[in-house]
Amino acid sequence: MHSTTLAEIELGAPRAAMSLPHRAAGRLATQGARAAAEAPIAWHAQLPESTPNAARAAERNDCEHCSSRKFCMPEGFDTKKAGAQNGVFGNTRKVKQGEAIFRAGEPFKNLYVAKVGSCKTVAIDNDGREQIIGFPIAGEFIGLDGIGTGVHAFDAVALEDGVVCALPFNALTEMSEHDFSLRSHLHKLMSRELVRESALLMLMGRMTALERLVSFLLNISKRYAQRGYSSHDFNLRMTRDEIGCHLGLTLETVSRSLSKLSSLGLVKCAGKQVSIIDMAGLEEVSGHYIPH
Amino acid sequence: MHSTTLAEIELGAPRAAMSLPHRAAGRLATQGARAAAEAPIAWHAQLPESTPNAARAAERNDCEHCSSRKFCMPEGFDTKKAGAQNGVFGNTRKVKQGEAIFRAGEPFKNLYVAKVGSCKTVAIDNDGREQIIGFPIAGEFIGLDGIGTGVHAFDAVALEDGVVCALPFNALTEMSEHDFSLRSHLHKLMSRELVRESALLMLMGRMTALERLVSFLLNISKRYAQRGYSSHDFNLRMTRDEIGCHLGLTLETVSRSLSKLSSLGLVKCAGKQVSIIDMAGLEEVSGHYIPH
DNA sequence: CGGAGCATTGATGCCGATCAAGTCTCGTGG
DNA sequence: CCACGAGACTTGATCGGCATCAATGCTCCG
Repeated sequence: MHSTTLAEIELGAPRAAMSLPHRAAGRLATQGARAAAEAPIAWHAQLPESTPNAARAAERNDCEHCSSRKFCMPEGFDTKKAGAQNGVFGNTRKVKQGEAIFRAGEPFKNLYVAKVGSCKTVAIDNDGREQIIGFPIAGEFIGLDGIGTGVHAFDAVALEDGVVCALPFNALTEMSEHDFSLRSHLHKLMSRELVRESALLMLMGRMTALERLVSFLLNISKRYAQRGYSSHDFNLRMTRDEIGCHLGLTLETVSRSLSKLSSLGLVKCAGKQVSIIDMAGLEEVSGHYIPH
Repeated sequence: MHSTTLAEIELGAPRAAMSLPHRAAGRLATQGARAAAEAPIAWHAQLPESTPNAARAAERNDCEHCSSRKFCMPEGFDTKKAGAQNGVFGNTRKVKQGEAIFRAGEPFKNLYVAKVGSCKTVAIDNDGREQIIGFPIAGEFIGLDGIGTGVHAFDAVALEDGVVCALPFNALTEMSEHDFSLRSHLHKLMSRELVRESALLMLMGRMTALERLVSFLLNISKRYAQRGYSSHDFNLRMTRDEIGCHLGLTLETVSRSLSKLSSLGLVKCAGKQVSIIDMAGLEEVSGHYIPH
């Protein structure tokens, strides 16, 4: 038995016992994976193919009112016109907390853009060790890892109930043939992701635990600000364990570092709720995690 | 007697020692940067636009005989025809050891493909800390980091005298308009680079010093093998310091780890010359650094 | 109200950084 | 050709930051 994923939905049917490579996780992900495995909803009911037109229309979201619009496609891009005939745009899907959008090893079909909510992308090595590559939030792309090989290299798992928008990649490439801005947009997306990861490499290779955590918080803060949310008060959607798994630390160290930042008067922090008290002070601590 | 290097193989014969700019590398970072900062050559002076035709012809290399050909462009791509009018292909440039191909902050114009030799790509944070992102060798792309912002995010510095091929990116994008395979090729390149970096993240976040070094060696070995060189005997072109800077370790730890691998009988190692004795044994040690 | 997952905090130990000394290599100039 | 010196490398000794082990508290939800 395995969890239903969006990719399967996309394909129309869950493959029979797709040989799940051993995922003898360390501490982390087994939990999340399990939760997802037990996600109750039969997604197939919502497949475009199997959904009555009315319902489909309801699902299909109008790009013009999408809060991710300005992050998703190039400025001035007319999704209505461009996607009119082939239905490239507006294919939204709900995801529940813990559910996979796709899993490593699955064939790559779509890019996804987070519309509502957030998720984590997770690389898993042969020994079952996990590394969280990123925590995409609204407007950010998910699934670029699959383009190179045609198979996803990461898992993408929702951190909370949310909505993603599926963009069939082939259609997108095709569409980009006559649209310079779209071609360029795709290149830029990927390149920026490359630079983001390199900043993470810097963080992992050369920073202390405290610096890493501060960089992480500043990065979140900045991305929230870009989306019109408070840059000072926010809610971490991920656990300490997941933060650690992202930053190359243990959950205990993450917790201790947060406590330390509190005691330094730089942040206030109650569970997942974080308030930045002294932004400048934080920036002083960190070597700067160059963000999106 | 030393082992044949990639550069020599490519050129058919060891060149007479060209005056080597000294590459002072103390604790790597600033030193290397400074040395290179004073590198005399202005690369942009050698762009096709500003180069006399005769010199250009001499510089221009025939793609058909380029050993990087199969890595560089999609299979079956006709560079002669495609690039005939606009001179996109064959713009080779020599680089000396320690010289920068480009530097962070410079405007992004070209992608580069290493033809002969190898280099390092280096990210530098606000505090001057360095992180080596990769060691591209023949056939690998350099400069993808600049696409997103139009400005290079990394330094790229030659590890040895060599040759790179400059591909004007705008021309490439333009050319990709009517060439699906080229468009797809570019996407795949970047995506694969993304996955490569994520494997590095895994390495940095979750592996011990020994595992990191083994992963590194296996990665090199594999890439050499892909190029038809020995996967068992090779010459590291970078210093221990640079290896450490890539793997998030100190040079001492790199040295000790190498010694340990020697004493375990897995490799033999004299200075930069490395021989893998027990490939399977190495693979057992590592959590696998998923490579190119 | 109970339980499961999440978080905090403390005690201890180890890996790798840091400091230090000495060797080797190789390019340069006497 | 040899001597010199700077950079590269190795190896040892010590230290410290973070992982690990462990116990307890908190929070949310059924």
